[in-house]
Amino acid sequence: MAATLVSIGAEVRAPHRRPPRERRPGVATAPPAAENGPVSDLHEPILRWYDDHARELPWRGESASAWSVMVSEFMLQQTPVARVLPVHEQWLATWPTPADLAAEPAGEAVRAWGRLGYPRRALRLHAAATAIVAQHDGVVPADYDELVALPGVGDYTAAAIASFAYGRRHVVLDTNVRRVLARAVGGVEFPAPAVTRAERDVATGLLPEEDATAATWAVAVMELGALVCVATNPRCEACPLADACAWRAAGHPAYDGPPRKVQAWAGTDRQCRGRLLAVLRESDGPVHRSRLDAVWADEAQRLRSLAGLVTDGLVVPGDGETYALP
DNA sequence: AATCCGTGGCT
DNA sequence: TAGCCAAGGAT
Repeated sequence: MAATLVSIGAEVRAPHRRPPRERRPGVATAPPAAENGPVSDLHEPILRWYDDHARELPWRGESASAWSVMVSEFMLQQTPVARVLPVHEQWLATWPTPADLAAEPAGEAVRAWGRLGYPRRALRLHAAATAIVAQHDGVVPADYDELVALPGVGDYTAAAIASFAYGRRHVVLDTNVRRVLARAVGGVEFPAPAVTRAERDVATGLLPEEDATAATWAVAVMELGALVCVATNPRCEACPLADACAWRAAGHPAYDGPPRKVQAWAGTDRQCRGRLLAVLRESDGPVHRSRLDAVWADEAQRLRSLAGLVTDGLVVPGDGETYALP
């Protein structure tokens, strides 16, 4: 992947993204709180823990480009790290820059997406790459407002790219961070179904003042949520916040909020769409509709799902008898 | 604000 | 086993 760096020379490296092996003695990433933002019982333990336990992920390395970070953020939307790793590696090898991807038909992005799920993320990533070429000289923007204007980039992803790729100071509020703060600060097992004002205020209040420290704080809290303060069976015995956690102090009270929705799967349009798209993904060119008929028996649902895929731009109808990726 | 959108591993 | 869950976004 080193060869991919040539084209991203203009991008700024985030100072916190250094190899863990270069760890210095002490807590290099935790400056004195009094000089660097909010004083809390959480900062030093989390920053120290991250310094010792952060995973070495491809999009975190010193040599990772902002594009690599951006691709990872798209792929990680609702998809576990373990399944993203191989696809991300292949993706960056094939399309080292936004311009490389933008030069391809969108269907190639959908094909390369494979079985990561939610294939419209691939479509949006392709559209975002196209916009970056057209509007930002092919360079992933560092500015939140420019990022959030890109297809498929919402509040979380914009903040994550600005923070992780460029070391900027942003509240990065994902499901992991929300869970950590709900427990450590709020004293409850799970956050509300949607982000609340109070929740964002807490996260804002905890954000270190200095850019680089804020960026490290953001990724560190997220990592803690991903590895220790997990949704089920949290590893409290290994948590650096054990002594400061409000939820633990309260005796781990059970969740008593509104029921958390679980998506149905078997027999849904989403399953049908997945079957249909898999046929197209695994075929080189257009496929006859009989090939699609074969993978879903319920005709009404099959036609409805296919029409939805066409509406979404994931499938392009041919002469009336065939369908293909865009 | 509630719903829709894929997939697969884990308990 | 059948939920439960995973670095959300768009409408």
